[in-house]
Amino acid sequence: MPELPEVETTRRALQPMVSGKTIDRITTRCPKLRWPIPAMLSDQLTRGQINGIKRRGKYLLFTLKDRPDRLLVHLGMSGSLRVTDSHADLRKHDHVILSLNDQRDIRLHDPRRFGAVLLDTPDSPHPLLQKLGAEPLDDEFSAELLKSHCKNRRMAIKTAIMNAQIVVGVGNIYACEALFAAGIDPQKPAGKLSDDEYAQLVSAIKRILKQAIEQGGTTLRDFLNPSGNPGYFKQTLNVYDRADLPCRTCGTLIRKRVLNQRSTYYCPHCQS
DNA sequence: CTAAGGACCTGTCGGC
DNA sequence: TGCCGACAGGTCCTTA
Repeated sequence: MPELPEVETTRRALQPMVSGKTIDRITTRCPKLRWPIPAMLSDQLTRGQINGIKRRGKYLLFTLKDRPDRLLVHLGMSGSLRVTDSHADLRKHDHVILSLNDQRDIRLHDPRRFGAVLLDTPDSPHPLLQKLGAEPLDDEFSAELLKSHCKNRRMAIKTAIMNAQIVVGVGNIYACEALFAAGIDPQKPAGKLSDDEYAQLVSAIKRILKQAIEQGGTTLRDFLNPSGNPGYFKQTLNVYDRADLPCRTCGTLIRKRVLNQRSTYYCPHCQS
């Protein structure tokens, strides 16, 4: 479900509701999501006061006051976080519950269980965070950086921008949209873009992610932020999920093809 | 080293 | 109505 804009939307909605609250209890209702949920989790974090929520790529990092331990949450493909009254009925697939001291819960709902709940401590910094590439909205993510990673690579450019070791947070929707905005064929070998194309692509990624965040992310089927509201970026999508519909720029029918087992949408005329 | 494919899961939708 | 296959917003790991 969530790419960077949806994760950031979640973070922004959640943070003011939970900052300063104390975690009374953590209940794990299923033993593993993508990975086993650490047994230490509850012992390590209970009684901790939430300081804030940071984001790195698509990971949410809950930080605590006066403690270095951090709770990592990844929403995978179908995960979402919601704040509810602690007496509210549990839904199917509410897998992890953080009970706060204000009679409210943060509940992780994740039908497909591709998400993750992990611990990051000074003693054992989580390896998944160590290998991540540039934050797309930071200045560090530049045309030069993208070009250097793509040098001599024959993989499709779409695959490159979805590679979290190069740049984090760009998933299938925004990869398609950014390539359309930059006028680049998703299948073009990553190493064969011109300098101008790297620049166009990098600025398109930044622009589109920012715009999507402003609109609360993309609700395709079921994404809701922690307050239960959908995102409005769907109406801004130019190619994603628009197979056989006319390109908004030139009227050519949008095509869909599978690239690396992911549906890829593009305009054969605008992205030559 | 790079690139491609499988794996992990459940839910939903379209076609027959 | 029911069954079956295809597909879904992610990404690590194995294999070639």
